[in-house]
Amino acid sequence: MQTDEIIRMMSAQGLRITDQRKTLAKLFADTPGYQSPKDVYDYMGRSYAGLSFDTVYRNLRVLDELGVLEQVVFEDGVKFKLHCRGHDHHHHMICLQCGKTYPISYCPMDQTEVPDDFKVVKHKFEVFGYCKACSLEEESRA
Amino acid sequence: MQTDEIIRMMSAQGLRITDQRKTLAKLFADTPGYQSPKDVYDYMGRSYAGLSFDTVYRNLRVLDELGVLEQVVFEDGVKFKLHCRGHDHHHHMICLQCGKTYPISYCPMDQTEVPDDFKVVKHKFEVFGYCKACSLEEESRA
DNA sequence: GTGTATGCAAAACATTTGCAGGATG
DNA sequence: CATCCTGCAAATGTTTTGCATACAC
Repeated sequence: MQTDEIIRMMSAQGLRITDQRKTLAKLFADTPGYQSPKDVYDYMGRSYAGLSFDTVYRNLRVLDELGVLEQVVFEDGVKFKLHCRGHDHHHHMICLQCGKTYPISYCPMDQTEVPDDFKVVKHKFEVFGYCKACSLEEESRA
Repeated sequence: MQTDEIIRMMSAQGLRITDQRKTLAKLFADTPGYQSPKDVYDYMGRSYAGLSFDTVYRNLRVLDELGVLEQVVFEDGVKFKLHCRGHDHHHHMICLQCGKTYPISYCPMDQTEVPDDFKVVKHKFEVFGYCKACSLEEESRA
């Protein structure tokens, strides 16, 4: 997704387009993987000397609520990426090194036998590992 | 699993059996679902007036490292339960209300097509919802 | 007795909130 | 020019650490 497309979405939702939000849009347009609040803060901090952490948190939360971003909880904390829109329901393979994600179209819920008396609300299926680039890097380090 | 069986495991690993750890063992022997550190603190606090939070955290961490407990990260924080031992690889249905878990023997990795260049390390498959008891309760509240 | 576990206090983080000034539409 | 957004500071919540005392072995 393009930076200005994201900005248009924010604008359409009634948000004001500040320089900070433009930078935020560019970050998520340019990076395919999950970003921690700290990653975002570091990236934005390069453009804004006086950036504060609460601005980062506030915007991440707002954009998550508006459905522009999606939030996922990992072992090492909360992370964000662009919300996958316009696609069918799917899951992800996630690189433990670079955070990049790859779609898995297969959904295990079809095959899962759920007892009648259990009311399913949601499910989570995630595969973790190392993508090609990061595997090679690790090999060369070893 | 029985309380004294857990205590025996702790003892076998070289841990000293304090009253706090006995209580901890009883808690996890008696409760089938996931417990947050706060749940554990509240439960143990009933027996020990001067209980401190760091004792809870320390013991949960130690028992997780020894493989007695297992730690899972949920949206609303870290939780613990007895490690499923002696069983084959499996996944869980988890009740969002009471935290009780039910095993799912089916593993989606068999059906998942993973590209050759992605090195899989681990995976997570969890189904969330409401168990029979909690569903009924919710209905009667509505 | 020796060494580990505990409780206390304080530190280290992560995240949220109140408020005044500044920028956006 | 009204309102939303930001930055600062401080509050809040969670988890960790250092240290002296107490307890298990």
